[in-house]
Amino acid sequence: MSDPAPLNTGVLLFLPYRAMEARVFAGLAERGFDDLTPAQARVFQRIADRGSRVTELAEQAGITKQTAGFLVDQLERAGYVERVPDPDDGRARLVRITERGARSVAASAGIVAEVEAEWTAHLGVRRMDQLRQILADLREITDPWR
Amino acid sequence: MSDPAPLNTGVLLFLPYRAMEARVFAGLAERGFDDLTPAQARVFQRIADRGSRVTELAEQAGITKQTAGFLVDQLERAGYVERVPDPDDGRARLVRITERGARSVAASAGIVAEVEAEWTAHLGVRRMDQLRQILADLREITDPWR
DNA sequence: TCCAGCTAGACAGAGAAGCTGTCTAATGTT
DNA sequence: AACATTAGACAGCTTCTCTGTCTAGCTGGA
Repeated sequence: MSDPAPLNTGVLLFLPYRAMEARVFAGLAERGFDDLTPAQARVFQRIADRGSRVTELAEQAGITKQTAGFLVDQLERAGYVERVPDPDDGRARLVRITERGARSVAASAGIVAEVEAEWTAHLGVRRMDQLRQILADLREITDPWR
Repeated sequence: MSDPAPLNTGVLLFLPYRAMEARVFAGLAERGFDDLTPAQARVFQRIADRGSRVTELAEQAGITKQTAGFLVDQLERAGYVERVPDPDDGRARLVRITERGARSVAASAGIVAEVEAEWTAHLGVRRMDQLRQILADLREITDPWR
């Protein structure tokens, strides 16, 4: 996290990540999803098809239950998710993606595909594949949640 | 930023970045630099040898001048940087790294090297080289500041 | 069966990090 | 000399995150 000349690998990873995130948010805003924040998206992204509990989302996103609850509140107010009682546990409630939420998921998938296509055009198919392969491999020793 | 099964390239980049950052901060804290926050580090990292202006730092870090000034205040209070008048411009002041700041830079460089060595051990020298090469190449279309 | 302990998640309060807007002093440009 | 621009400070606000505390509901052992 220090030297300027040969940029360290951490920074090198961060730059394209940031670029991707910025593109996705700009694209979502254009398509009418202009009320999503990055923090909300990080939680939203992890909601399972059958719905997820706030506690599960917190663990997977690496934040506290309180923070996750706060972000889910906002997502709920904006109409991206809804909370329903968990039939299996009276204490718990399931967070589920709404109609509007599903549309935003589809939109963001499209934007991601678009950016990835640009990267592939710049790098070439072979090197883009290598990149994904190597990153997937690196994940084994850098992803705390599997 | 959406599908769960084949993780998108953005998330794939983020995971090792986050791991690197966490390691550097943990390592710095162990070595007595426990009062640095990620946001401060992001600014600190960009200070040139001869000193930098707050406005320059803000641009390069992608934050506003106000936020940069706020973070430099904190770094100054913690003894990592000092502000001196800019001899070339009476309005400006140069932010420079102090003795303590320089020691933290050296420490973080060591930790980064250590993590990179682990990654190389996992991936192999050839693939680690490929990774850095591809990321450097990708930087051409994803780094807004050059 | 019932109580002890655990879990889900809400509420309160605080701090960090970012923003916009406004202001001043100094510099540059006609 | 007048005007526009720039550096950076101050004020006030929002967002995101934390710790701590609380209640309601679940669960397992005596």
